[in-house]
Amino acid sequence: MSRLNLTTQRKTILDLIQSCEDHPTAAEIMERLRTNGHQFAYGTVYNSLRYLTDAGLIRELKLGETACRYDGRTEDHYHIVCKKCGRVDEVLSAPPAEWIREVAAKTNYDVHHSQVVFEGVCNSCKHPNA
Amino acid sequence: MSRLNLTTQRKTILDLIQSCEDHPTAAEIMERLRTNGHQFAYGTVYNSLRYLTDAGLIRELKLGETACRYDGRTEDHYHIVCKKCGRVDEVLSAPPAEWIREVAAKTNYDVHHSQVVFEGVCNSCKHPNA
DNA sequence: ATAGTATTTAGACTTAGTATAAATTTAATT
DNA sequence: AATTAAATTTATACTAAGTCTAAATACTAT
Repeated sequence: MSRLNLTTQRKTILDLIQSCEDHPTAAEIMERLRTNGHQFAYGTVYNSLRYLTDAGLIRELKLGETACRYDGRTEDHYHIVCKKCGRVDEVLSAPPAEWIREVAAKTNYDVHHSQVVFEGVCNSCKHPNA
Repeated sequence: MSRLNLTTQRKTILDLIQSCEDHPTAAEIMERLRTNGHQFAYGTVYNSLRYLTDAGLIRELKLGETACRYDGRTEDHYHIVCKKCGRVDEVLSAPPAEWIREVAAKTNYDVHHSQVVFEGVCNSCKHPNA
């Protein structure tokens, strides 16, 4: 991974993801590209998503669904998924460092990173009548 | 999900998973069944895994790999994956309740559950020469 | 014994993603 | 500006993991 090589396709895909309010899957990204008048090969989209992820320009989210989702926010954060409607929101509070230290001590691992996915019911689904 | 219906196949699969020290995938479970002289249909294994998971007798782990893994430990716990060798260990410390409360407050969700997967380097991989 | 429900089986199918080889684009060198 | 080399895109075949379906089998309750 030397210097950045943003081809037209990669740039277009990066722009699209950065402009998203949500966290689209690869399939959704392809659909939106088509809507915007772009038609890239299947493999190019996957290739670009990998490239952009490796370059640290986007994040790949594994939320326990069958497909990965992509996120234009690159700062460290987590996610919460609504069981009812499937909506995904950002969680900006990090797990307490004290807890991470405890886990490292107990498991004898060097802990580099943690993926956290909360599950629950979102505000709209809590008040379905409103 | 009324009362428990443990067929021969389901019981065999449950026993196998409970006897595992590790966290096998569906494919690994099929392989081990075959080794033990059982030959169940492909779909039966998946069906049973779902049934046992829904019944709360085993846990389905989504560790960010392409395949789910299964765990005979049903008490609440988390996992840590070694980046180098892929080994998966149990993490028995729960995330601090205070943090969960904070997340619920900030996101406006009712938080029911959290999946946490730590990534790091295990003890053996830290000392490769030993 | 018989009808009705649930489960297993075998195999087709789906989804998400990877691999490959040819064509194209880009960059570097002369 | 022409030529070579490297990287990328394209089209398409393929793989992995799991779901779906219809027929066969097993279990349950009269």
